[in-house]
Amino acid sequence: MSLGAKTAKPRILDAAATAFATHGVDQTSIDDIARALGATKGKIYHHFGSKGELVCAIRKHSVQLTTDRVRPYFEAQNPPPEKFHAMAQAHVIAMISELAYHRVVVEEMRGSGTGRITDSERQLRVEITTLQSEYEDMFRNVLAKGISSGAFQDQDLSVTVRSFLMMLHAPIYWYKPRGPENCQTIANHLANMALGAVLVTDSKTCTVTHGD
Amino acid sequence: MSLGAKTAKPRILDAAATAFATHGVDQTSIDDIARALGATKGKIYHHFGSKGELVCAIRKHSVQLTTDRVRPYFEAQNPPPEKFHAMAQAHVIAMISELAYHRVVVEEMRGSGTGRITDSERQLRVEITTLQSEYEDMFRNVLAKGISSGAFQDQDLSVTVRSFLMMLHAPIYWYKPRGPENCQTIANHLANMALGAVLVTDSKTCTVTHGD
DNA sequence: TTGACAACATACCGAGGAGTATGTTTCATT
DNA sequence: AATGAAACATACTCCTCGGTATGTTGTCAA
Repeated sequence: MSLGAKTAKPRILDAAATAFATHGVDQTSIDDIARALGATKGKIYHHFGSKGELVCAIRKHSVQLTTDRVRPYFEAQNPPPEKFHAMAQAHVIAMISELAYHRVVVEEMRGSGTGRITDSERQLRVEITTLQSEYEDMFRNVLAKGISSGAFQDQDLSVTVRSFLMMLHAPIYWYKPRGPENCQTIANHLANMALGAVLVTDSKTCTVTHGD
Repeated sequence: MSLGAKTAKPRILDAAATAFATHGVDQTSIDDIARALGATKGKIYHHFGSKGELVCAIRKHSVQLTTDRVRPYFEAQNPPPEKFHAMAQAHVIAMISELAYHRVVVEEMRGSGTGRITDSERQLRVEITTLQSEYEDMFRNVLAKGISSGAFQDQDLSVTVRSFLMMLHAPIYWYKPRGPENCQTIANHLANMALGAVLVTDSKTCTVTHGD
């Protein structure tokens, strides 16, 4: 496969991701995607078994893209705060850079998609779950190190990871490209917030409101 | 309208919110909701003009519920950090307490729902947007005060608000009721993270990665 | 008692869309 | 040239689901 000239499959993925991200998965028909490609359903169903498989392929690609951008900073030898900040920043840049793909993932975060799923789709779902776990483990690892060193707050890891990752996903909903330096600014802004969210603070303002 | 005994309309809203939150809006048919109510479509379409109106009613109710829980802490006379923490905590408790309603809102955050929308739905959409803006303005206000007093970081307000609100929405995706004290713990955890995200930090670790 | 209207249930329509079956073209292989 | 398979296009099928039109029951006022 030569670089530069995309083959049919990635082109389909791009068109599907864009359409899904714009109008939502359920509101986008296979014919819509085909039309965007200047083709027909036949092309899509020749490369993908079902609509669900198409969505899964997009999700998998999203996770891989994000992992590729973040892992280098995870493997670098830095103290937890610096490492965490760099990873968070890379995550945001990933979100912004391939917005369509990641938007589909977030939309599908609630769980089940279509009712009936094929076998190969089931297979893909497992792979995706594994990849996502491995990705989150990188952040879990950094946080654990930071807690041990006393730099980070000692609170439930699962809750912490899922929470600030959610915050780093935020640009998906409102980002509009306005120049390259804007991207860096936002990424740094969010990375700072994420770091502040996990760092230990001197002011212990832990007031508790009444229950429900 | 007597308290305690719910009339038909709120009961429909509850059933719809639960179904929408569980299987997604598009994957839930009106017949599904009617079945959950032990009734038929006729009942639902007698009280709501369309599926879109039903979704809008849920969204509006969600915003109102959240506002009702947060506003008291906004109107209290406290310094920005304490006030912010209390508001954030109330927000999380709201998310957890009426999970189904808020989950629907987050799912619809991408924008347009069904293609065709009625007039009364258009009306509802405007009201919802207004209510949401007013809600966000409370946080915007506290943040502005905190920035002036030097307690909070001076960064883009819109980005900041949307980002930590996103983080406070996180429980929607993974919260499973395990007791009342658990709810308080999570709310306090997230409120602490949100506060840390906006407070000024002594360590200025603003490393910048390479662009794209 | 009788209208009249609210509050539903029942039966039906029509559009849209996922998936399929089959035809057609291109291209490498022998 | 003949063959076969990959890579599509075309033309269907079938079913779900939103919406509607109409029938039925209870209730309340005059």
